[in-house]
Amino acid sequence: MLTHPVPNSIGAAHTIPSIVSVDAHSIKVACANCNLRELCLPLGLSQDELDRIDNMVEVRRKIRRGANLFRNGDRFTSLYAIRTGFFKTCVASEDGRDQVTGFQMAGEVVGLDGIVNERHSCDAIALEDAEVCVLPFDRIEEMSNQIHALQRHVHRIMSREIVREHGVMLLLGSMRAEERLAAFLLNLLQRLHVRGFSQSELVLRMTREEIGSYLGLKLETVSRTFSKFVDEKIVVVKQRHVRIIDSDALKKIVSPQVCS
Amino acid sequence: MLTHPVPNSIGAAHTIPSIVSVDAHSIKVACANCNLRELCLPLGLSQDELDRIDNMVEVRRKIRRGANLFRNGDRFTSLYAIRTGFFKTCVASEDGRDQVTGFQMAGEVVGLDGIVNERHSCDAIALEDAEVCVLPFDRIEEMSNQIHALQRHVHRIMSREIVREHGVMLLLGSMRAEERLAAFLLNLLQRLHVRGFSQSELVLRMTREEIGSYLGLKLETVSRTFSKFVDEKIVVVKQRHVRIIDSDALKKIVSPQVCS
DNA sequence: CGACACCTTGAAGAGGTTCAAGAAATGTGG
DNA sequence: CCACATTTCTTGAACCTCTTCAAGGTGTCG
Repeated sequence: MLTHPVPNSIGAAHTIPSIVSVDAHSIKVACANCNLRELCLPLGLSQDELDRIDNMVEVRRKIRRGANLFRNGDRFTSLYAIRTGFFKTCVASEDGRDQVTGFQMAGEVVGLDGIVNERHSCDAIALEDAEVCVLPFDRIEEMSNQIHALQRHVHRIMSREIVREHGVMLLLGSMRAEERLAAFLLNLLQRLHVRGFSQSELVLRMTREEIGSYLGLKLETVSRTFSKFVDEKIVVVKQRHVRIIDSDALKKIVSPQVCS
Repeated sequence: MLTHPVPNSIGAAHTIPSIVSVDAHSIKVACANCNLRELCLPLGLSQDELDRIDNMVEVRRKIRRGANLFRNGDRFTSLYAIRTGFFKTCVASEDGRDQVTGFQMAGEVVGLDGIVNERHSCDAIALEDAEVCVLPFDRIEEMSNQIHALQRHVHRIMSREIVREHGVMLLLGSMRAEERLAAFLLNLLQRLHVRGFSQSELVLRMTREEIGSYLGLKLETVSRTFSKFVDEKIVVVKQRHVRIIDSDALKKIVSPQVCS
């Protein structure tokens, strides 16, 4: 949704959208200045609309690695736009098994699960020290009545999440281990690339067990599949550091050519 | 969202919410009269609001068994509230495998996947002759600016879909075949029960293969698992007719007691 | 440096898939 | 209304992928 400037990062001054480094403390806390704005907010907002949207952010909140942003059962009040850091969300079955339902990074929104029953139905846990913008949902609803682009934006974010989950269902319902892991890596790479990171290298923020939970596999299977990719010279893995050697091979694993 | 009265069904006259049988042709086509209103619309709307919401329905549309309500790639314009009939939605991977992402029945809404990219990203196919109310999405957005309860309602519907999909991910990611099928049956029963059907008997509208796709299993496994439940005297199955004998056993399969 | 969490690898085993055949239901056309 | 084709469902047997159990290695943090 929206966020605030990151210290020591590239921000744009108010009405001058040039790329200028500025000291953190000199920046007005405002979405208009946030370097994640393109991810959080719709394009083409007027200055007036931007100013009003700043009021949507109640506070920023820091979450330490391992801590919960919210828990299953917590009263729902707000959505959270991730400013920095990395989260996982997970649901638990009654008998204690749990399932990672997603990994979220800067510029993404968590908390949509809470709207329907006014209570969260999953846990959101920081996988590294993180900071989020707290967006009270009733303010979002209020503002989106005034700013049509924002209303549309909120709807698109929710729809995007639904479509993402369709993709996960396809993965869990019909792919084999190698395909799942390849799809997972490509998805992470693509999202990191949008954020300016390398297309061929990444650092996993989660354990093998968390990857396994997300992909419907056991941690041993994840580990073995990584090893298999290494044997096949598709990637180089050193703990959580992954370097992609043959990105086409990964793509081919996910969707085998029709002509093959 | 909203629907129109079903011929030969129980409807309520305009401002008199008593239960009265009326001829289909004599009923004003209006959400206020629809017997699915409690499923489609928020509670506590004023008469004025109800009248305005009627304008949200563009037309009704009939879909024959086996036909598509929409297809992957179709331009998105509207959401669809199911009046009668039964649908499946499915996504396809690039190499042709496809995955059923859900089964939808009267009072439920399909089409949410299309909002994000203005194109549908899945197929919606009628599993029996069906009728839907067509709800142009820009009208929904417009109306929800005027009627707060409607805005909230739309948000809740989208959030509910996200939470439902979390449940499916848990099922696909961590349950065994018996657990999946038991959870599936209980879910269908519960939804049918809300609609006034029996809690102990149902007619499956989909094939074993479609159930399998939804549950991440092959059709043979679905069939075998049904047979297993029959052997264990949990259900009686005769083709698509299923009668539940021991509902507690099903519940126990889904979430084994902690104290066992 | 030692404790702890995380990762890798091997071997055995289970659950689900694949392949195949036949039975039951459904639909079609004469 | 019946015969035939088609689709759907069931069941068996062999196979395969992933899991489970176990042990040891690697990295990290107080």
